[in-house]
Amino acid sequence: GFARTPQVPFGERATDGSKWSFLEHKGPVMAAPYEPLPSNVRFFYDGKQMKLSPEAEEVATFFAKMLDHEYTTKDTFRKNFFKDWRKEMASEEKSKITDLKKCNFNEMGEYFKAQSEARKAMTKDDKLKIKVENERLLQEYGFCIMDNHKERIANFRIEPPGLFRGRGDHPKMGMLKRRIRPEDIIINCSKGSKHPKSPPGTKWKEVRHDNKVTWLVSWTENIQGAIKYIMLNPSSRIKGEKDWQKYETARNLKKCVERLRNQYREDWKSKEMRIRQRAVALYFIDKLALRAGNEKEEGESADTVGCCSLRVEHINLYPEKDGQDFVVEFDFLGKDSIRYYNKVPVEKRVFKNLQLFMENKQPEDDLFDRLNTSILNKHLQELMDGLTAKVFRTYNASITLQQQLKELTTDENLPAKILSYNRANRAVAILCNHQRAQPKTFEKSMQNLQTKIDAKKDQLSDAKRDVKSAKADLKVRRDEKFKKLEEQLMKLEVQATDREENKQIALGTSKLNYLDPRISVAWCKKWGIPIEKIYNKTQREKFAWAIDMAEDDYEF
DNA sequence: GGGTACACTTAGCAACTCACGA
DNA sequence: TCGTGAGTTGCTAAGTGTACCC
Repeated sequence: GFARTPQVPFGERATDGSKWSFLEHKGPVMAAPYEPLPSNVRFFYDGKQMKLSPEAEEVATFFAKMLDHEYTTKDTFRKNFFKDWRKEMASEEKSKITDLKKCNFNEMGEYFKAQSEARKAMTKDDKLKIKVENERLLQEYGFCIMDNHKERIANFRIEPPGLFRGRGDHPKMGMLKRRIRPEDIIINCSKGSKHPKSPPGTKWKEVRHDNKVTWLVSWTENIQGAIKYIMLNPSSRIKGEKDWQKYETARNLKKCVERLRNQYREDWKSKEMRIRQRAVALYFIDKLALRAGNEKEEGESADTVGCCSLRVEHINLYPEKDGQDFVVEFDFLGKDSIRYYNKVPVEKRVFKNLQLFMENKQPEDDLFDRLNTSILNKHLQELMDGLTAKVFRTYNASITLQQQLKELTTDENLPAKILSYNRANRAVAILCNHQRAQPKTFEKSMQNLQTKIDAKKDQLSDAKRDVKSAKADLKVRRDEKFKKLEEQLMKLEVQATDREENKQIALGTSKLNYLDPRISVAWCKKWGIPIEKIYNKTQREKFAWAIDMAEDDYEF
């Protein structure tokens, strides 16, 4: 169930900015120490065997484990890896090993492959032992006490060392992600609690008692210098309440969105360039659910953009295209280097403004040179309390789900209703550009499904023949069988449609982060659909508050 | 305003699990 | 009983947005 404190009801937290008054936990699980390779697993440099120091060997194994990944062929990856690897080498190693091309990691690679094969081939009993040990670790480290409630921790393990794999064309790919020691770790818990012990012979970097934040453990990673946190599971009170708040803010936007839209339409005509830019950007964020687009430091990460950071090269303008007027073509890499490609007809004023913004600019110049997310968000804050650019994504996602469900749900059988739900969900995922790589097994799995469908069709036509020839007293039973087969066939066909429509769309992200769960809960109640058909166990835990709260007439 | 530190949400993919059919 | 693959979970990168400093 969902944890609530009796003293402070749901949604009414302390006003002094404190997030909890009591917090006790066991600290993180450190990464397993490095186990040196057995001596029969060799490394060769320039054809000659070479025994590596443990430090250099460990980093070499990181590379060896990735050998059949495309990464290891990329120039940037290899260059970064080699540079960082050399830092870990002893001085003789460093002077000998000067060319990555001459390094032969094959025996190491084979060794790890064999190991993973062996793991797969373990006896049931050995697998069970591992499972039991994992469960023990979860029970010991996976929970904390926050304000009288035992809460599940999300990521209680410290990230193990390895080679950094960024997304897209990341300039730092291949760099060594170093091992985190207790001396790097800050523990956060309440003063009166039992502090987690650091491993024998070590010390935490710091133990602090900051109840203005929600994290239990933090450390700074060495690739970007970013802080990493251990926090609570989405099922926790603290996350659930924040989630609920997020949707309430989005519902507030619903109340005033028409006013805001009128406002930015007016602003398209402003005498001031900065206001016109702000208004056009906001139009994109609203209409297309684009992300805000903070500035990024060049060379620190992949070159991706959002709305405010769009460059001239990311759009093309067509006064007329495919029979439509004033078409804007977007083509850019967004978060996680996922491509956003869209052709949208826009209002004439928007189009004229865009032409103006692009005048006398180079392709690599900012489209909105008088705008950034900070300016935009300050403006939004003035229009509505708590309003920021990302609220539009939440609002448009949730309102789209609600509308689509209304439009698509028909009084049919259960599988058809589920298909309608998935289609509504899909409309949102498309809006938010939540893509995925087509599963490698897609074609095969579609074929398998088609085989099943064909077999079912055969069964059905056999049954039909039987019905014709059956004697009257058998007819009733035959009819039942016939009905059952038809149902099974329909189910398979719906499944095939759903899968085909979904091959390059990821539904999970919108379901988990953008869709007010109360819409789905209400829909299930209204149509008598078990919630399990829509949310799996984890999702039901995360959305327990909504499952408790929403009635069948809930309106986002 | 601009830079930076920090906290927190959002994201896709890989690994794992478990139910199902051969 | 085993192998398969769809669904689930874990992992951790990559965003957003605020606070605070100058």
